[in-house]
Amino acid sequence: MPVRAADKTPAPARPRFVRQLPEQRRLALIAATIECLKRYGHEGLSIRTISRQAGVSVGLINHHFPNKDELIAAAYRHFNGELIAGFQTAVERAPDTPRGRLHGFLVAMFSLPNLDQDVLAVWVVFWGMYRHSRLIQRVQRDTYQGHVQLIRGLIAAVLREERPLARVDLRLAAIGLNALMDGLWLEYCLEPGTFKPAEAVALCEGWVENLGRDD
Amino acid sequence: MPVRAADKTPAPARPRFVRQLPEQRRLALIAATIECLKRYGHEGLSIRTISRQAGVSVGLINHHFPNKDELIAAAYRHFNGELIAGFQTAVERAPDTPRGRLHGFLVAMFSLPNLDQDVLAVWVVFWGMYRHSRLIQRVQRDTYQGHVQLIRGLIAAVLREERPLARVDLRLAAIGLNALMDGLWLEYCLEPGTFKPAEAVALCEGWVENLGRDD
DNA sequence: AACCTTGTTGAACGATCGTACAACAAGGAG
DNA sequence: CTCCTTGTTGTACGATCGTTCAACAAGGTT
Repeated sequence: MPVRAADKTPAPARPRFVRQLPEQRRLALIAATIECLKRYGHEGLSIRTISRQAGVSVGLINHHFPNKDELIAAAYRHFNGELIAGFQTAVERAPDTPRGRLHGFLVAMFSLPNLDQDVLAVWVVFWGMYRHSRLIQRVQRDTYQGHVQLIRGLIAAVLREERPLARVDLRLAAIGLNALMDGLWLEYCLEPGTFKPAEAVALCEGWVENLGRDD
Repeated sequence: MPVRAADKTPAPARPRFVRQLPEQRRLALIAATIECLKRYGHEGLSIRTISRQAGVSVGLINHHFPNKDELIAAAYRHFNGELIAGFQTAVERAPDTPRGRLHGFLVAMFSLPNLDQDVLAVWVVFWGMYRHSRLIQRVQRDTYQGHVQLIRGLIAAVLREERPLARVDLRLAAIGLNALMDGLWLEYCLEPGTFKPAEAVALCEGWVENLGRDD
């Protein structure tokens, strides 16, 4: 607009930064941390890389988090929360039968956004910290039970309805299914060419299928 | 000995270092690298930490390896080789039946020295490098096939002998057993309290047991 | 319009990183 | 014993790391 262009008043020099509520900024920093982990793995975990990703100065991180480890732990907690929430909505949207819910869960497990090399990169970094970081251990302990209970519930529902006669060690069944899923997921992320996601779902369902059989 | 103590000749001043053949020194540096990975994880992967572990100066590493990445890749190759060799001797020492060999393999998988948090720490670091390091990718490609073929051979022998009638997708069976093993191994290393190694072996054998059944 | 709170910036610090390189010395050859 | 090869040392360098902190300024309050 010519009028604006001819205006003598200097451009309002839009603010060099925008203040945000601490909660919003914390979330943005957490999101930037996870994004850096996905892109660069362990090497992306530097204050400077994260702050650049968030479009923010280096000093701001230590204003919202006491130190780097606390930021990472917060990112881990957020990451776990999003994951479990995604699985739960997948289960809720599935057909309301035991098999339907299990199938919905497995499909969510073996499709985007979960079945992704980027997601593996994030997990790998957190696994590497597990032994030496008390913060990470704490988050793991807070989160892991929910995951196991979800799987155990799905299996229990299938067994209760379809194989009331067979004696099944529910604990071992859940451990086994969990391991089979994690192993397939890990192998696919490391080498996506060896099998298809649908085959992974079928393998897991076959496992549950064979649970009640006598050996 | 007083004679020695009274001797006027200065102590022979034992050598400040001992020269070694390049091959020996390379092996020692590789061993030190793996030891550092086991103890300190990703943070142990510094030239100074490794050289201290090997009882050697910082400069020596770059005399035997062009750079740090090549040392790590060499360590990865060595680590993989030792692992597969251990499994193979376990299989050879087992009773000479298909089931016996599979059992021997599984027991080796779920016992020391393989079933160890330290070993997981090593794997985690290598997995984290897989995406961004061509050297690691190359070692992985060179090594992985041998592992898969070993497992496939064990399953095929069991099936050939005991279930010649059933139609089994050998490829999917090997993928599934591999995933189940890796998942159980991973879970045990992360949280050793949830089940016993013998239960893991039993779960894997149960998987093979159910392979030939009609669904 | 002046003021105040506080989210935000960016330079600075000491530590540690991987690598390079000149000097050293162990140990066999002559 | 002297010489020579080369495995070995340790300092030095530039880069990057996490953290600190004084100064700045955005944006609501008075």
